[in-house]
Amino acid sequence: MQSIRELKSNFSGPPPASMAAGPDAYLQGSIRMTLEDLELWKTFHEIGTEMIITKPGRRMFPHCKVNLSGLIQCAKYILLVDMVPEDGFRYKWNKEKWEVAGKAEPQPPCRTYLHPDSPALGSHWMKQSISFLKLKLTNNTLDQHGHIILHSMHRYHPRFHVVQADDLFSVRWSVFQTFTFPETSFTAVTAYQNTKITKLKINHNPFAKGFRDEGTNKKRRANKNPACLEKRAKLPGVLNEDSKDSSSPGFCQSSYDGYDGEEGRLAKRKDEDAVKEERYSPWGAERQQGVRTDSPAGADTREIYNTEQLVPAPASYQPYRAHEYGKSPSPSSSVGSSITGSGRSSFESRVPDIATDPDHDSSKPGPSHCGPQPLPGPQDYSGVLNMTMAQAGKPGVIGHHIYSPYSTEQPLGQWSGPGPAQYPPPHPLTADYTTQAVHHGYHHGNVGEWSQYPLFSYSCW
DNA sequence: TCCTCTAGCACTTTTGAATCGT
DNA sequence: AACGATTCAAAAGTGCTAGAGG
Repeated sequence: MQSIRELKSNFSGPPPASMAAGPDAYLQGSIRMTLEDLELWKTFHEIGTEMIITKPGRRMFPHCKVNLSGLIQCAKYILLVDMVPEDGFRYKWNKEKWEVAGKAEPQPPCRTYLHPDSPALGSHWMKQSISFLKLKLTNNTLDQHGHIILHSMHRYHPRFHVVQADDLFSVRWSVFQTFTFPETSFTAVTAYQNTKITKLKINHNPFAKGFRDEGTNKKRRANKNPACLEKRAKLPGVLNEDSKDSSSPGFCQSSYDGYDGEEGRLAKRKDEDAVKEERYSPWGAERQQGVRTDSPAGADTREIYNTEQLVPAPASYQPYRAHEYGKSPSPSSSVGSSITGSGRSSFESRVPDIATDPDHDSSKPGPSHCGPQPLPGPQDYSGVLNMTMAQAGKPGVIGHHIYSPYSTEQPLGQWSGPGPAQYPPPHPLTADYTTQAVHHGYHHGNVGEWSQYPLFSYSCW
């Protein structure tokens, strides 16, 4: 695995200020990524998003859906998503709230989900929403399907990488930009802990319609075993708390009013957010108890995101902060400044695109990609990068492997990374890049943060 | 005993092949 | 023969539940 230090030399040192401001011919406006369904994400985030992980793999809900702008129309890009641990802790659900339950388990093999359209022209990415619907999460460390492997009862958030690269083989030498959205952080679970989350999922996920009260599944609900209900009644935070959901004290004072008419309340809640920012995270209760101060449980989620080092943390996954900020903007205020017309979360990067990389042949994105050249159909590299094993044998799927100088054996299709011990420790370079990222002094709003660094300083390769 | 995880269930949506009509 | 619309079954995606296992 190539160290960050090595990459640094290839990258000619810290990101020069000129990269941001230099009169490069390919200095494009800015890459902007916005999160769709922001309100929905926020609704979940207020309560404390949980994502089910299963052995065969489970989709996320809400699923990640973003919009991109500011790309070079005729240059090719690759979009990637990976999951980053929020901190170095394991959590447990106890009495209506999440509590730290110990140190995190060793990080499972790192995997990155490649958007199946990758690589595609900038125009392709910008003409429509980019959905990561088929991204799946698993807790099976031996997973052969290329799903993203997570630990249950640990917190993560997705990172979106935009890489300007003609193909997957050149990704390695490419510079990419990374975006994160605070609203998308979640706790991986094998079974829902918070009934409010369950209800939200049922209410919003079409596949769960059958569990809605007004749905057709009355028979099933009517047949619930009374004994079972009684048993579950003894458990805190389980189903039968429906009646007290909206009034349960000490639970982040959620604005969740129960799930009747939930959708209709979204707009209303949006306004309320502007006032009650402290309830924005269900981790607030823990903060009050002083359980922990440098985990999300103990710190304002906003702050975490505004100070977080986007370069992967060391094995312990302690948030590595190269830069300390003052109190980050309140969710409400920053929301207002970052929500686009459609109410999306967004973050705008103003770093020049990869074309400004001195080592990058800036002439390449030129005519060779532009002009009458038809937009290539989505090249299904999913068989290579993500759905590897599952699809490798299918017709029409490119079945080659990606070359890896670090492992001639391992099919890089899985983007599997080294064991946790191989994660690089905090490195000056990472700090450099973070500094670079934050030195632009953007108003990050409440949502996105980006960084730009040589690809796969992370563990995937 | 508690907590976490898993398998099977009933339900829904999605997908793709087959059929039909123009 | 080609194309589009419709139908239908299979596949896939949900949360629920009981029970296993550490």
